[in-house]
Amino acid sequence: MTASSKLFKFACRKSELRLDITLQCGQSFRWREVNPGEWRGMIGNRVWTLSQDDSHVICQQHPLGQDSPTSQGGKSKRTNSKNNSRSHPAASRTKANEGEKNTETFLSDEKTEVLMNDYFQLDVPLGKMYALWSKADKNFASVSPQFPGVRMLNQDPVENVFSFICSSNNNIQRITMLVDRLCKLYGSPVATVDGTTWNSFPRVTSLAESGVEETLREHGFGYRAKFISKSAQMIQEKGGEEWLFNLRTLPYEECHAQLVTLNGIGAKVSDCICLMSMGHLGAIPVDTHVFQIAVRDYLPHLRSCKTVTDKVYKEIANHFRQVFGEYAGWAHSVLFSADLKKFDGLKNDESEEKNQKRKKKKC
DNA sequence: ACCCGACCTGCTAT
DNA sequence: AATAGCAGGTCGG
Repeated sequence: MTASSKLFKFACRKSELRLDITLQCGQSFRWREVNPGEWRGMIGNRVWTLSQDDSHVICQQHPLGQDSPTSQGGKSKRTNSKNNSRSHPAASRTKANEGEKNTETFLSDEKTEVLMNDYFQLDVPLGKMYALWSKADKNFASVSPQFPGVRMLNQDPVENVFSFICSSNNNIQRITMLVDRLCKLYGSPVATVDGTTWNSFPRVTSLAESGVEETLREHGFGYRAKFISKSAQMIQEKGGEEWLFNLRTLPYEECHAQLVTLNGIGAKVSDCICLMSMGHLGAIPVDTHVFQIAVRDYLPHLRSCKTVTDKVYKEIANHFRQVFGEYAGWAHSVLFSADLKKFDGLKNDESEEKNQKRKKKKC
């Protein structure tokens, strides 16, 4: 019934990529499970529905624009047509999309493959890395079998920066809600799928306009409204999105230092951005979870610390880098995912059996 | 260099 | 039913 869409399928085992964990572990906030095992979101300014079986990932590409030509009559509150003047930053950044024009109805199979390869960083041999990390660390060895295929996504820096400004002192559910709201308010419509319109992530220029802070406060962003508005303006002053993209060329420490100059970006958020969109695979974002993991499983002497000071932060990050090496940020993400309550269901340990026994007793 | 309180909001546990 | 506690923190003092 839906308008035509294009399918592409590539070989990939779940030990190399688990969509459910990778897309919902809090690195990107733009993916939705539209049906069991079916994930919809945007890569390179196009809407995709992804699913997988034991040996393949299936990519359904949705056409740009409306999926039902008759249902045009929306009163779009905002007129952000100027936002369409430029292709998606992630797309413009990657070799995969050089020369791509958004007017093409569908990306070719060849380009799709390169795009997926780039977004999921499939050149990184995750299975082998898990083996190395397991060898290096007993705790990883015991936890990771329940959480295979957790990959870092190669994300768009603009989306990454503003999404993680929203993340401070907040939970994944509400971060997701705020990011969605940001796109509705300041992004522009890209495609409508099953009656739902998907908007691009806002341009920095849109977020730097006057009145943004007030609007965002009205929409529940709280104190993050000022951070978003101010950081967007600061980025504009420094040279706009180009400045942000060029941070990728800097070494880790310099890149981290530049990001921290933005309002609302401290050490932790800066490390998220370094890891997820700047290509620094050893960056370790130390948040409450990672601190607790560190105290529980690695550095018990830090238990007495009330707050994560700069010194403690560095000690934890350095410890993870020492244990896991160059790709420590990736390993950290596996441990982080294993610590999320939302993934408790993936742990098939005794507690599940106990629960079932309890149920039986009740019956 | 370190520590502290304040900060928006909405879900959870008690 | 009301209220403290917490969530992928950051800032200014």
